[in-house]
Amino acid sequence: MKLTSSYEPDKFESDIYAAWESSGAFSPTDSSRTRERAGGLSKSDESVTRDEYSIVMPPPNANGNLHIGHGLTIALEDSLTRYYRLKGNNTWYIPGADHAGFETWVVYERALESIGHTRFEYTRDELYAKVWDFVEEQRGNMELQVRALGASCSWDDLTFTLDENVVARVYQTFEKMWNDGLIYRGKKLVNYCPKHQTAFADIEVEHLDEPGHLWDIKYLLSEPAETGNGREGSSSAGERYIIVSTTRPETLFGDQAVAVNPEDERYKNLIGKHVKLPLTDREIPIIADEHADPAYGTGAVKITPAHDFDDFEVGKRHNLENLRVIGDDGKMLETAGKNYAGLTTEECRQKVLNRLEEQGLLLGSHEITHSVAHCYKCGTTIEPTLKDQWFVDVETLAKTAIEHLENDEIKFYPENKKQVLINYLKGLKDWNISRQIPWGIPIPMFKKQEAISGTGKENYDDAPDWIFDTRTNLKGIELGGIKYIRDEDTFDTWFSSSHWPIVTTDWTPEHGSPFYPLNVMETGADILFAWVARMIMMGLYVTGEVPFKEVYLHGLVLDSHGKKMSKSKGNVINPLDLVAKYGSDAFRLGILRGRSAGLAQAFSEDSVVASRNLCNKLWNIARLIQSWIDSTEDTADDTDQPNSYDTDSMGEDWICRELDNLRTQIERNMKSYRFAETVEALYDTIWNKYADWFLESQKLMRNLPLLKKTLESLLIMAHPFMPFVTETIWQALSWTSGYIINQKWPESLKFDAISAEQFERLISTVSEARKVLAGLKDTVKGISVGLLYGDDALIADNAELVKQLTHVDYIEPTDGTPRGIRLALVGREVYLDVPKDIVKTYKDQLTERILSVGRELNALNARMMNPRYVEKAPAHLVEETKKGIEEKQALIEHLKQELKVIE
RNA sequence: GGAGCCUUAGCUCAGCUGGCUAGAGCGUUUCUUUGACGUAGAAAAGGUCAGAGGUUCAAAUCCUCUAGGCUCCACCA
Repeated sequence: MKLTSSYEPDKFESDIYAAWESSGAFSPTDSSRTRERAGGLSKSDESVTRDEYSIVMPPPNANGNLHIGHGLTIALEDSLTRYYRLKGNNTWYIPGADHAGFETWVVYERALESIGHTRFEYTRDELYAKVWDFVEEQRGNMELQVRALGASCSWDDLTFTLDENVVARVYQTFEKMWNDGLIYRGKKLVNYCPKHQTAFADIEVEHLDEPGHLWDIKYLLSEPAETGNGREGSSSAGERYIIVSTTRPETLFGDQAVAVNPEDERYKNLIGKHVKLPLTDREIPIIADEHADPAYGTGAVKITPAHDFDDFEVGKRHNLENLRVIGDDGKMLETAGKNYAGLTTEECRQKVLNRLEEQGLLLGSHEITHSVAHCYKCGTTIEPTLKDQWFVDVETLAKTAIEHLENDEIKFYPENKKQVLINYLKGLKDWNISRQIPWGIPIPMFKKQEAISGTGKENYDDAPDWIFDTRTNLKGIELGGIKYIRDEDTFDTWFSSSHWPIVTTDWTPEHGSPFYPLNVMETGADILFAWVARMIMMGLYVTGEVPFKEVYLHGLVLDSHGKKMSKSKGNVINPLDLVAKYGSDAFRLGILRGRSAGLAQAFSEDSVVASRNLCNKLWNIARLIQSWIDSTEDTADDTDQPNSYDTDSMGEDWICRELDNLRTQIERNMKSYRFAETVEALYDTIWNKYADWFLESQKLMRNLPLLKKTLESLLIMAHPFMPFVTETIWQALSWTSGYIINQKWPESLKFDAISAEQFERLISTVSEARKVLAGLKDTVKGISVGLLYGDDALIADNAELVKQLTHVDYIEPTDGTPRGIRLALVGREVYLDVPKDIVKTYKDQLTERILSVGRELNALNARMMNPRYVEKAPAHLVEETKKGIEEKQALIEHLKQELKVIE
C-alpha cells in the first residue's frame, strides 16, 4: 500500500473496524456463549493456561446517543481491553444496551405528548409495547457510535437490560429475597413526582437550596392551661395559643399533632393539651418529641405524617393517623375540605394564607433558604406521598457489603472512594424498588383478588395476600381456585442493573463463570452510590462473591474552561464530531491525556489536535522506514531470519533501552490505571526519542532489521491507545502479517547499557552545540561553521553523526591550538569553529552560563556543607552530590578560561 | 450539618512510596521552505508549587491551621 504524506483517519477507520469484527478478534476464546456458538467445544489446551480478563461496558441507553462521558468510558475501557489482549489474556469486553426505564419513559412520554396524546389513554401493557417499538426504531445509532470509537467489544454477546436471561435472573433474585424476607410491601412515605406520577428512590431526588418562607401560625388551645408561667402566647382577648412555624401551610389539613421538644421549658406545661386546627373543626394534641428543635422557629412544629418524612417518623412513634390531603396528581383531596379540594398545592397555599390572615391567625413570615427536593428529570417539586410500594430491606445487604469492602476485596481508583462508599452504606435506608411507569421489568407479584375487591380494607402488609409468580405477561392468574391480579408496577432500573456483572458473564449458581468476578468495573464516579454500591450488594447476595476486583471511577468531563457541560449553556462537546474531524485515535488519546481517576477535569479540542498530530507523526515514522526498506529490499539478501536483529551503534542500543523503559512504564502505569502517564510516556518516546534522535541518527547508517523490530514494538505498545492508526500502518507495512490487535506484547529488547549511556552523552554534545549556534543567531549566517574536537574517542568515532545532527559544515580534530567557542560540556573538549569576531558576540551568553552553573554549584555545596546531610542521607545521594560538585567545578573552570580568551 | 476533592507556567493539567536544575500539551518569541512529517524541525522566554506554621539532613509531596473554588450526602419544620 502506498502511504500518503499525512494520515487521513476517515479513509481507514470503518474498514479496519469491520475487519477486526469479522475476524473474531473481539471475542474471547472460550466464553460460555462462544462455547455454545461453537457447538459446545471444550476448552483448548491453550486457553486453559490463559488468564481471563473481563470488563463490562456500562450499558448506554439503547435509544440514545453517546455523549462525552461515554467517549471517556470507552477510551478507558477499550485501552484496558486491548492492552490485556496483547498481554495474552483471554479478554472479554462485554457491550450492553440499557432500557433505561425512567429516562426512556420521559423521552417517550414527551414524544407522546407532542402528538397530542397522554399516557392515560392506554393500558400499561399497550404502553409497554409502544415504548418497545420506539426503542427498537432508535436502536443501532448507539451501537454505531460505540464502533466509531473503536471499542473492541464482543458484539455477539451484547446484553440488553430487558433480555430474557436478565429478567429471569432478576426474578430469581427477587424470589430469593422474597423468601428470605428481604422484600416487603410497605405503605410508606416515598419521593413522588406528581408530573411523572411515579415514586423514586432517595438517590434519584435532587435537593436544591431555594428561597422560601417560614410562616408563623397561631394554633388556639382548646382548653385553658393550668399554670400561667409557660411561654405560650395569649392575646388581649384572653385566648391562649401556641405558634407553629411551617414552610408548607397547605398541608395543615393533614396535621395530626403539634410537637414540642420534651426539654423545652417554654412548652412543658402544654404537653398533652389540645389545640384547634385552624380552618377545620378538628382538635389535635400537643406532643413531646425530640424532632422539635427548640432553637428553630418558635420551637413548636406541626406534624403532618402523610406529607413529610420527619413527621411520618414522628407519627409512627406516637401512633398518629396518616391523613393524605394531597393526591397523586399533586392536587388537594376532599380530605382538605370542600373549599380546597381540587386546588393545586400552590393555589391552596395562597388560599390558606389568606384565610389565616383574615382570621388573625397568621402572625408573620420570615424569608429563609431551605433545601427543596426536585424530580431529577423534570424539576418538579417532589411531593412526599404515602404509597404502597415494594421495599428491599437493605440492612444485611449493606452490612455484608461493608464487611467485604473493609476486608479490601475490592480495590478502588481513586482510593478514597472506598471510604466514601462505606459511609454511604452505613447510612443506607430501605430501598424503594417500585416504579409506577410502564417501561421496565414488571414486578412479579400477584395479589389475591378478594383482597382487592373485597371490603375495601386492604391489608397490604399481610404477606399471604401476595404471591410470587414469574408469569408477568398475564394480567391475572389462578392458583388453587383463587384469582390473583398482577401488581402493575415495574422495577427501579437499578434493581436489574445491579445484576449486570452476574448476567453479562453468564454466571450460574451451579457453575459460576470463569469471567466472574470481573477484573474491573469502570464507570462514572457520579454513579458510585446508585450503581456500584448496588452491584456490590447484589453480587454478594446472589453469588457470595464481590462482583469485581477493582473499580476505576472516572470523573466528570468539563468544558475547556472547567465548566460543566450542559445543553442550556451550549458548551456540550459531541465526541462523534471530534472523531469525524480528527479520527477516533486522536479523540481517545486527547481525552485520556492528563486525566486522573475520580476528578472532574476540563477537556478541549486542543488536546485532540495535539493527539492527531501524534498519529500523523507515527504515520510518517512508518512511512520513512518503509521507504528505506523499499529502496534496499530488492538488492538485499532476505534469507536472514526475519526476527533477528543486532545493535551496531550507540543510538541503536539507546533506542532499545528507551523502548524497554517505555514497556515497563506502560506496564506499571496500566496496573495502577495511570492513563495520563501512559499516554505521556508514549508521546515522549514516539516523538522526542524515536523520531527526533533515533531516526535522525539512522539517516546516516540504517539497520533495517532493527528498524523493523523497533517499529513493531512501538506500534504494538501504542495500539491500545491509538488502535486505528497502528492497525492501518501494520496493514500497510510490507513485512508484517496478521492483525496488530492479535499480536503479542513485546518482550524486552537486548542492548548494551554502556553504549546506550554513551549515546546520551552524544545527545548532550549535539544539544549544546545547537544551543550555542541558535544563540549566535544571524551572525553566523552565510559563513561556514564547523566543530573541532580534542582527544575524544566518542566524538571521533561518531564525527559524521554529530556533524549531521548539529547541521554544521565540517567536523575535524583540533590542531592542538584551541580555536572558536568551547562548548560547556563536562569532560569533553569540543569547539565551535567560528571567526574571532563572532566569538566575541558569545560573551554575554557565556557570562550568563557561568552564573547559572555557579548557582547550581552553590546549591550542591550548601547541601554538602550540612554535616547532617552527609551523615543521614542515603550514601548514593551523597555520592551523586559529590560528583556533581566536581563536574560543575570543572565546567565553571573552563568556562571562565574561555571568557578570559574572549577578553 | 457531615464528607470528599482541588489550588503547580498565560490556559488545561502531570509530578506514584519526600531526594538530580519542578515537567507535558496548547499558547508566545526567534530561526529553518535539506527529498518522513509545516499536523514539521531547531532553540528560547515563562513558576516565591494559594498563604502561614510544623516534622525532616531534605517538603510541590507528610501533618496542622487559614483563604479561595468544586462536588456529594443529609429530614432542617
